[in-house]
Amino acid sequence: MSSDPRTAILDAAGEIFVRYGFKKASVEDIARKAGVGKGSIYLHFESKEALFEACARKGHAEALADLKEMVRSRPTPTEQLRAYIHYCIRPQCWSPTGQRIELATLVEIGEQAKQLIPGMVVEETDILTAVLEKGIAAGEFSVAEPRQVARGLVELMYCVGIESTTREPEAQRQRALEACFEVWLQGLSVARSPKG
Amino acid sequence: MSSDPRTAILDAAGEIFVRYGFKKASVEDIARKAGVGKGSIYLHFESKEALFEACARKGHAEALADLKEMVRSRPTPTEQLRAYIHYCIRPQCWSPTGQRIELATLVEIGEQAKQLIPGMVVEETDILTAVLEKGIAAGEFSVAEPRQVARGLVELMYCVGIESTTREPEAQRQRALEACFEVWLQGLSVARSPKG
Amino acid sequence: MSSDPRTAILDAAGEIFVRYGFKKASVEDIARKAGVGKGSIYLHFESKEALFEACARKGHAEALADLKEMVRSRPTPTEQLRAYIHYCIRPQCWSPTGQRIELATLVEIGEQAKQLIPGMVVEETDILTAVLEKGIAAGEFSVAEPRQVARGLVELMYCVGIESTTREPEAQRQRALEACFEVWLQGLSVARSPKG
Amino acid sequence: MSSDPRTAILDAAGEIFVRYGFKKASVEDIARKAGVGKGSIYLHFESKEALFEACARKGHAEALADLKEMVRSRPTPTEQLRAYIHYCIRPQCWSPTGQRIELATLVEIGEQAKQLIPGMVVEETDILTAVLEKGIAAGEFSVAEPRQVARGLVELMYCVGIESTTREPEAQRQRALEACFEVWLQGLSVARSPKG
DNA sequence: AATGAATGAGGATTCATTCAT
DNA sequence: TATGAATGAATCCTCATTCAT
Repeated sequence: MSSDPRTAILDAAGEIFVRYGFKKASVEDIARKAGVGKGSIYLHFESKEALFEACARKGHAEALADLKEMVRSRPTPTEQLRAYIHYCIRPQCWSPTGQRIELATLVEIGEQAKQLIPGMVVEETDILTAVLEKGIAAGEFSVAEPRQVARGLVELMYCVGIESTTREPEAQRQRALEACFEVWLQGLSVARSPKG
Repeated sequence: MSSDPRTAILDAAGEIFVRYGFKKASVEDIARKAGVGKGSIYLHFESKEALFEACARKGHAEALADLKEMVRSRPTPTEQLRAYIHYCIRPQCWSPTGQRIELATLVEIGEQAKQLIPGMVVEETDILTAVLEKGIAAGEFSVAEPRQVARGLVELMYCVGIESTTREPEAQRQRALEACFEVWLQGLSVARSPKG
Repeated sequence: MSSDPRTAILDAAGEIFVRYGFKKASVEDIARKAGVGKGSIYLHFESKEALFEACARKGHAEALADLKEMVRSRPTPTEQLRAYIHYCIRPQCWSPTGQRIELATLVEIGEQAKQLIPGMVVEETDILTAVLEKGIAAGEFSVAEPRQVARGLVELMYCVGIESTTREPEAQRQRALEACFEVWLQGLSVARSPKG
Repeated sequence: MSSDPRTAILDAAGEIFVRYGFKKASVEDIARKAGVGKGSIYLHFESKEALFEACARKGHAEALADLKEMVRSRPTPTEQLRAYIHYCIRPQCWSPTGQRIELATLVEIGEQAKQLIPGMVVEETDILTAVLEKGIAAGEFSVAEPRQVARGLVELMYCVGIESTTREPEAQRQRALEACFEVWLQGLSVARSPKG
């Protein structure tokens, strides 16, 4: 796909890891999908685990950049959060590009790669906390503990990402999650006229 | 623990699968923890995958029974939902009893066991939909698509369960999720006087 | 060959290691020769290196027992030494039984197994030193530093053992070594008319 | 070291082969030590085995030249033999220059390179036989089969060389071998009262 | 029913060799 | 001539599954 073998390997590994998880993903499969020889992978990555870690870092970096862009381009805090949620929920996010595998298969890998998670969570939490606080300042939200809530949302999005790798993308499921998070967005709003 | 070998194996398998995931969990470890010979496992279960499936079914059945009990014993729909959420979030739920492994490690296993999920989701969704509808009928909730929202919540709880197996139980994380879901519960409430 | 698999593996490993050296010897070859499955080897030995070490210990133990028996059964110190030398030189010693592989392929293996050598050398040196000292006491030998000489002989025999594994057993070579060591035995003899 | 790449490769290969043995020595290590690209080795040598063979030939040629020089420069046959023995025993002989790797790692390599040994043995044997015969003619030695004895000594020296590569140079060991060979030199001496 | 020794397919990793530049 | 990225065969080891006892 890419003429740069390192990138080709990284892309292929993202897909395979997301689809099969760490243990079941075989280096041979990754090599085949990347269109390189099995040994070539070891020219670019120390080990299978190092390759996974690189995938995770890359996925996280991309997700973070996207998040920043979304915050920048949406008019209101509510829209910013909705964009983030939909971004994380939508199935395309996970499969083909391999974005956000970060956690997807951490289920199985060693302690080393798990160390990455807390840092990733903090980075996204910081951004979302700022969004919430801006919404509070603007009188749009009423939230007692914005940092806690932001972190909770990040954790949920990570969870969703994990499970999304385990199942076929399914329209029903996505719609259900969207409906559920609309309720959550409602819960943020400060003033609400009686629904009626 | 149990003198019934089948139960002992099932219990042991639950713990090991939850801790290590499907591929990394070895039949030998399960046998050792169950206090039986490795070969004995195959007297009771067709294969490792069948054993996993049995664990998943058992975990689901237990979770479902607990859910029904919670609905029965809590006074209001809001309390019923909060109980369900806290039940799913609290770390004890996952580790020692092995409950709710259902999805925990489905990340890696074959198509066969994945087939279980939709049915499980439907069962929990049915119950929660009833709770929501009761809340709507009582004028406590205002939700446009209760079934969608219920299903979304179930999906989220499954996701949370998965990730809970991948990380150390951490008080911070749990509190963040609780705060996040309080917002969600707020979002359900129908009548809201203008705040202030 | 043997119905005890551990012994069969040990015997097979001895032959293969002696013939091919540590690295070139493959676990699969050893398994095939032993008539067991590849995996069975790991039931009895931690790793390839551990298997090698076990071979080395076994070979050394057998060689030591034989040495003691030779010392016991030969009438004079000279005969005892000659028996030891011939024993070490004769080609049968090395190939089929796998005796004395101890050092044969230590050429290539890790530090761990090399640690075994000094102890082995000391054990044989002790015995041969006693033989030399008995010869001196009996007025049969005249040797200034019996322990040094004994150790030197042991070292030589180890060397011979190594090379013996690298070449076809060859009658010529054996005879040459015998002739050479007859000179050495001569050199031990005490009575020598004043040189001129 | 040398600006001639072929020589640089040969020198580097000598050191690496001696230190690690044939299989464990990697072409990449040799290339790095020689300061050339990995592929360049194949411009000068057909294969790893051919490179090893060239090393062996070179080592043997150097050892043979040294032997001739020693014979030329020492006054008596006894001194000539002692010089040869000490030359072969001394640890410097083996490590840095890579001399006499000839056999050092033949343990592991294929039949092709093993074919070199007999010729090498014959060449050294010829020289040492001449030394012994000169000693006999001079009334200094009494040896029944000088050629056999000479060959035996050569074989021993090869063996010593092999094992020297496997162990740390150790003063104790060297002294023991020296003491042992002094006994052997004694055994060559002509005048000896009749045994008995 | 219960065992655990035995199996062998499968997977990560290494490295001699090739070849496009 | 020189390079080093790329290859894939070869190897050690793991582990689900079988089967003789």
